[in-house]
Amino acid sequence: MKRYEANAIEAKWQRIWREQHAFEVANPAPGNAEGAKSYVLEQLPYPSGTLHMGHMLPYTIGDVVTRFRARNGLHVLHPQGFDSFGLPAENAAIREGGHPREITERNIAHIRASMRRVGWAYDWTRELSTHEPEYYRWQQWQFLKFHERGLAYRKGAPVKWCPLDQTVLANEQVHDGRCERCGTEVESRLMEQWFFRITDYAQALLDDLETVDWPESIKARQRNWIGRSEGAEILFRIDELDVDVPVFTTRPDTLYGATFFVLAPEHELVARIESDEVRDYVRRAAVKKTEERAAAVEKTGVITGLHAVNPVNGESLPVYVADYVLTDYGTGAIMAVPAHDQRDFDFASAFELPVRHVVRPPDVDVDERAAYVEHTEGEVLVNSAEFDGLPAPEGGRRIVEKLAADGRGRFAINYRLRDWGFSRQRYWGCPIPVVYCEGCGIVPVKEDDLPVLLPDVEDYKPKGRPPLAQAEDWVNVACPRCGGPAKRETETMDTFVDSSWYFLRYCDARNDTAPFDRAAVDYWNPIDLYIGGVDHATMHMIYARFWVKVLNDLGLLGFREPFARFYSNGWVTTGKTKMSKRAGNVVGPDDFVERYGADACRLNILFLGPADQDIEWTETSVEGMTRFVRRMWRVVNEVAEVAPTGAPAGGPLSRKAHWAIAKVSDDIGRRFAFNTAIAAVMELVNELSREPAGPDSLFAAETVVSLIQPYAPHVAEELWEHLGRERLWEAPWPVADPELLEVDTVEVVVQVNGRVRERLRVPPDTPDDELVELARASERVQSYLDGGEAARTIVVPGKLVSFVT
RNA sequence: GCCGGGGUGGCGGAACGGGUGAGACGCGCCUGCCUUAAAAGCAGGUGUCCCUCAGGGGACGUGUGGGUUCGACUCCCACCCCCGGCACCA
Repeated sequence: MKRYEANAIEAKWQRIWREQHAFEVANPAPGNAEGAKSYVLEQLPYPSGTLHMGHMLPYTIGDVVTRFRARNGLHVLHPQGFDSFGLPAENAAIREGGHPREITERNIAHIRASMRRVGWAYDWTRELSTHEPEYYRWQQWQFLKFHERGLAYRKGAPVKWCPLDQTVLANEQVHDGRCERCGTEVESRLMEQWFFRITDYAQALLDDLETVDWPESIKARQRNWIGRSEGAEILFRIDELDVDVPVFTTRPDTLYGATFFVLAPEHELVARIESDEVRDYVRRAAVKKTEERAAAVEKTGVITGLHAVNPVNGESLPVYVADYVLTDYGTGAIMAVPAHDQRDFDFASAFELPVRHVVRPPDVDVDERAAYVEHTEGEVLVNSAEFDGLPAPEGGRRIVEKLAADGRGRFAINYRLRDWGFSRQRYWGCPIPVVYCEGCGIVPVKEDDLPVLLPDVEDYKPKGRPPLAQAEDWVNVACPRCGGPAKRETETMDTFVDSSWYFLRYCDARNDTAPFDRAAVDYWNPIDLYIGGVDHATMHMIYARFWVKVLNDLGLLGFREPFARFYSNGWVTTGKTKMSKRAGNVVGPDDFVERYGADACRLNILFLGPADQDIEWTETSVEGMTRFVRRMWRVVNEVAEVAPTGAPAGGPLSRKAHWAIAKVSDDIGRRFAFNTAIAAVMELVNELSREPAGPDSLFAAETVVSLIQPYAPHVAEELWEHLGRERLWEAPWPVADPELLEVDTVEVVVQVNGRVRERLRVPPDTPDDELVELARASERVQSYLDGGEAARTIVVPGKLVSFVT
């Protein structure tokens, strides 16, 4: 028997697949988009130095599904590429010298080689990297379309600024007041920024979640993130400034309980207030870190001397400036109802402001000195003039209706989602194709002049202005509109823009006249199975959904959602921490593949546990997997030598094989239970090893090899050859024979009063009454029935007979 | 606080619309075979406790406490613990 040599076998088959273009797939000819397709995709990897085990999981899942679906006759698109712009390469260039491009391309070459070594079945002809001008040219083109529509705009806004990375961050990139990337505390700065108008799509992003097949947890995260709340917008008059100030509230029913009014320190009106105390307070609030502002126990604020008029009763409320009111949620101003809002109550306590209860629960005495913030069935309005006695929800509605009649209020919906700030003051990203002209203002670059190539610069270190500002020859251009002197935009795009459409480009990756051909994109999309981690649930996966909706509105493609089904893989952990380069706990596959072979590693990562839960990395388990692969190798080879050929006899081993076919097909095809499918094949191998020379052994061996192929494609291909067959990667997936799935005898359990007292071996189709008779005939059952009769008898055909006395 | 996920052997995990005896499969561990020895491999064992005429038999066991049911890891109620998301969001 030949020795099992993983490395040689794997190199051989990888070479063959490559020569045979085994996993390359063509787009359908125009008008001939027949045949079922499947688009399987894993989230675009960032090309850091090397792959690690955390990458093994999603890619191997994708690969198993790809190979399984291909053998089931589907036309499967499974591409791969690189999210190759971004800060890590730029920071490495600053740290170690060299150009971010060289660093990135070196990393890509390494990772691509690792990926090929693991044997993942990608169509490499469609590979893309987002830093290539062939790619970002079309991103710039799409930006121009967004800009034309007013969906990309520039505005001054307070932004999150990371002082270490010297760049603006998106809200999503700030966690607990710290930069998601480097952990530095984030500052607030007022800056001109580019934004995408994603808030226009807030409702659609929420509604269309109903149409996709994702885990509930991921949908819940997006719903949290979008944060829709229903309420009202109400205008308060401030006579001293001669303005009407809108506030958003979810509690219009408490309007009569408003006893003061608060503006956020950054509110535009605050600058108009002539008061040293106010100016001083605003200055101090501005330097507070986001974190300490949120963590502040004591409410702070300052009185302004202004008064806001409550539109419902004409009361004059004192106006405060306080930093517990956020500038970028709602309108940045609130009506304060201390009786029914804990925060307002805390502020009122600190400033000794009156508390007036206007909602009262039924049959309970409330402490009027405390806040009542709960909701109780049957609560009614009090102290609310003509609305007294109304149930609170109805009272709220009626109050808004009354205000609406006077033009002082309206029903309103507010979202937590903010517009997507996407400009970055860094070098290694996609240039934003606009120029600033002294005469014309912001002027988009002409389509024909794309791409705006990223120029080389001397120094990547940002020094208050973006690195691109150094490239003076590049910066200074003629205005595309008037020809006068103009300067290019020196900021670059957030890399989440790059990953918002890469899956579309794969469908037509070499197109040099458009981002993609609509027919190709419409054929392959939406993605049938998108695989990735939860950490992209709110950023990438919301942005990409937004992007697709816009492209749909622009008529560039024919669908509204990119990811029809999402499989969220767990994290690979060591101890309790997620394996990542940043955590410094990575174990690379290169090493393990070298030592144990790609097949054992692929099997191992999927056998460790359910792939949608976190998986603790252990080194011993991969040894167990090697043992299984060798055992399979030995058993199948033995069968190839000693088993008789010819049709299988339909004995127990055949039945077991058909059971395994059904189990594995269901586990991969429907349940995505990759670990139990492996267990089923192991069971079959165990049974086969007891009977290598039987009449059903050859069939069982073929089944083993065929079923394990999606997981361990190299050794499967080699063993397939030993069994005298060829080209397993394109062989039809086996189908279980329903007749052989039927067992010839089943064990039927007899219970007396819920306890198992006897077991019967009977044919599966034994009629109920016969079962009962057999059961009753048993001596053991008789002894438990104690001669008496059962009061009730329950029969589950093929399963059990239950007597209740 | 709101939302989502989860608690099963020494360990990772099975049991997928309530229907047998929970614990498949693997890791680890134990015993035996092979070997000068080791590794590898092979065969067997392995939830806990108790009884045993040695054939086996019994009780208890899926976070806790109740409930529904002939029957519950699975359904219902209450609670405890762990992980994650959102959060001065009006």
